[in-house]
Amino acid sequence: MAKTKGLTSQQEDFSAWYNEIVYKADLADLSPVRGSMVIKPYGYALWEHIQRSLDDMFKATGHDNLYFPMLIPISFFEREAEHVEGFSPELAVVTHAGGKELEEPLAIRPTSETIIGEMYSKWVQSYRDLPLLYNQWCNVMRWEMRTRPFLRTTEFLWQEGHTAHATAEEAMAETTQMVNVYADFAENFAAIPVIKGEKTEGERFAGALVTYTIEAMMRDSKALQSGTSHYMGTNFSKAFDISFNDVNNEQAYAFTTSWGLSTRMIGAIIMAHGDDKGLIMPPKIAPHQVVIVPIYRKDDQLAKDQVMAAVDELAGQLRDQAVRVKVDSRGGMSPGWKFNEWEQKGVPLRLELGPKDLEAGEVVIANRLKENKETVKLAEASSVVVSALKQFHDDLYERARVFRDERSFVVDDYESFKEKVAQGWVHINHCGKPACEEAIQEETKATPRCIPFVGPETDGPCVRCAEASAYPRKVIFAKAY
RNA sequence: CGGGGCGUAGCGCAGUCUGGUAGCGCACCUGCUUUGGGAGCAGGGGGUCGUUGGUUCGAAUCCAGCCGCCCCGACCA
Repeated sequence: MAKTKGLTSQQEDFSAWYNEIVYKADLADLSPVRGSMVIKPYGYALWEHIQRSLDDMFKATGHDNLYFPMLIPISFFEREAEHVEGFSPELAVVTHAGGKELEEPLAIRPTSETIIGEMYSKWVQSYRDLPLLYNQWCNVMRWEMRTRPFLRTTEFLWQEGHTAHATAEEAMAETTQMVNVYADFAENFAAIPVIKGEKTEGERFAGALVTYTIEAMMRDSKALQSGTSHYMGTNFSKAFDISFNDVNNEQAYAFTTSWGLSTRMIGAIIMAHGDDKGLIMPPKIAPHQVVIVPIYRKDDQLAKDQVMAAVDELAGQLRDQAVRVKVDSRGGMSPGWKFNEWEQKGVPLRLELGPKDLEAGEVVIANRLKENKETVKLAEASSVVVSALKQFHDDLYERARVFRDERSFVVDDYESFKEKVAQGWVHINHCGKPACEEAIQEETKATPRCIPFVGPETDGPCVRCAEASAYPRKVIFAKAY
């Protein structure tokens, strides 16, 4: 019995814990095709809340949504040298359709820079056509060697923003703005503290001049890149001829950006917040912020009616306060069973309401994070819940921040680095040379996560090879997903 | 692509070494009793044992091939 209902503890085997909770919390199920998964209603509801929150932020920063097709002529990938090198190995390609072999094979998009570049070249003639500030929500496919639910699936959902600008300054400002939007979302909606920074040359997006990232720490102290924003310079506009006449009637190439955040964010939420009991959902994007479990005896119809009436009344009050409430009125399972199930699914607050409470005019509030129960007057319940949800977000964020900061280190010598990088994130002076990064990875499994926008300043030569440091700030190294 | 593991009921597994009526737990269905932290009893339904071929009177079990999936690495959001 314990075997089938129990969850492997994080300490015992974090990876097994992760795999189990994905299925047990009913977020996703394996599909018949290797590396792809079905996102089930509970997981998809979380994604919908992520989408809604982010989409509002995109609109607020002047972007419009549109949609490009999934199939891209394979030759498009050969137009940008780094891009083809970066993506060719993982392309899935359609060679037959309509019962015939196609003249030119069609790639299933791994990302849409190429087809968007092709179309933007038609849409941009004058500096007056700029900027183009567009985003699309779509699926993409990358045939990765090894897959993991939400973290790396062959097909995944994301949004990709693609903008074109008349000047480099404007495009860089866009790139910075969007990494800030991602950090804002991660911290203020997903309750995940992130480090904003720039990727080193070796970790950059294929075809980008600058890649900004948000990095989050998971509860096994590994890092997860959770959103990226790229400045392409004129790499893609030259490859796809996105050119225009500027104010002086001179021919110029547009400066482009792209930025994306994917269903991997769900993996981040699972691993940044979850514990041995299961998920802990950040309230602002939780599918259910509150679950109400009515308690009654089946043979006592009067009590049941009274309890259900009170539950419906309370649920109505909460909905009036824009709280997302689930009333679990399923029959045939004990309250204890429901308590455990909703804890595993990470619902922030659970309200228990039975005859005893009703008699006292009270309701029990159980907090998934504090793991305590308190009793409040029914009349005050909805206002208590509203403020408890706010507090829950702050507590969840703070818990993750403390966890990360306790596992972040600044060191000056390579021996200390090797010791500390096994425990978390380490800031070091770094030369930025790809060969040195590779050597560090070989010796420690750690990779450069980013050069943080804010962080300890460089104060000496590279910790590993003693060559001159390449960046003004120390580079964060960590084991990563 | 390297290493490891596994394919038997919806899920998790035993049975395979040593060939001989297809098993267990959970889930599911029915009934009764239960219901404030994963309920109990009784009855019941569900299987071409991944696949192809071979050995044998007889194969989940032995032999050969094939396929698939999972996990750990290298690669990546």
